[in-house]
Amino acid sequence: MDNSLEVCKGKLIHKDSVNKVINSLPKDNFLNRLADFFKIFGDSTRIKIIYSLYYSELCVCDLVAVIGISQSGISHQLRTLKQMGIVKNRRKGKTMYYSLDDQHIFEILKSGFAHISHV
Amino acid sequence: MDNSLEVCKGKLIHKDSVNKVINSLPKDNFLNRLADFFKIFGDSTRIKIIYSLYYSELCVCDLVAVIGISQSGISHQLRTLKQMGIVKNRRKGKTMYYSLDDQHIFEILKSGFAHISHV
DNA sequence: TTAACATATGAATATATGCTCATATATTAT
DNA sequence: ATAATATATGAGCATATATTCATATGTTAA
Repeated sequence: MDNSLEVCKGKLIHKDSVNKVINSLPKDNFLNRLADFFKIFGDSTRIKIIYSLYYSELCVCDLVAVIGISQSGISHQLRTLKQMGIVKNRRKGKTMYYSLDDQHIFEILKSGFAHISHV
Repeated sequence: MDNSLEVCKGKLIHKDSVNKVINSLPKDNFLNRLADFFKIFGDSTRIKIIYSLYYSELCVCDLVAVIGISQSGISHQLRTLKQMGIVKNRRKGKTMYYSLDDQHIFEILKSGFAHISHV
């Protein structure tokens, strides 16, 4: 019986390193949440929304004007952003105002910002 | 002639805020690159690769063992990571070793890490 | 040179995602 | 109550993405 890791035919895997890494990797559940978190920033429309709300609280209609996709499209994105805890909203009459629920989010955006800028 | 922003029917948009935001938004080209940058972290396989390589240089075969998708799948992801400047590689005989080309990348991962952890 | 192995790549596929259209809901004004 | 406005939501569509399969390329050993 051969219990070595049979990934590649030669089995000349770097077993120690591999096992160490396997043991240090966070659980899949966590990594999936991490991926989902970063997916938020992986779309320019959402980046624009976050960017905009960083400057001021805005209503849906404002965001439509700023970003230039349909009201429905904005609404859909705002819903996902709200579900992810990125934005919050308050209603005033017919108008729904959105703002950042977590200012720290913007720091993460900026770190990517910085990375893109000087590379 | 009416040159107000006709997004919503009532035109009762917050024109000042909207214009200010429009003027401060970075160019689309830049925001798209920013989105593409964050897309890297928006997939758990790529996160696993980055995470693994943070601990040690590994060959493709090792990563297959760690992550558990096909060799081809790993290779494809490594190619995109290389194109994005995240990893570099060196060949030793038949084996191709990959490592992080930019350690700072891991800091960004960790910031997301932290955000997920205490929210 | 031939065989074996490690990795890379093109094609195909299944799923995810972002957007729009049509329509529903919520709120206010008449 | 009815109309008008602002936003939300479900369905559908087109595109993007992650993965696998089959195969090509590069390298070493026999």
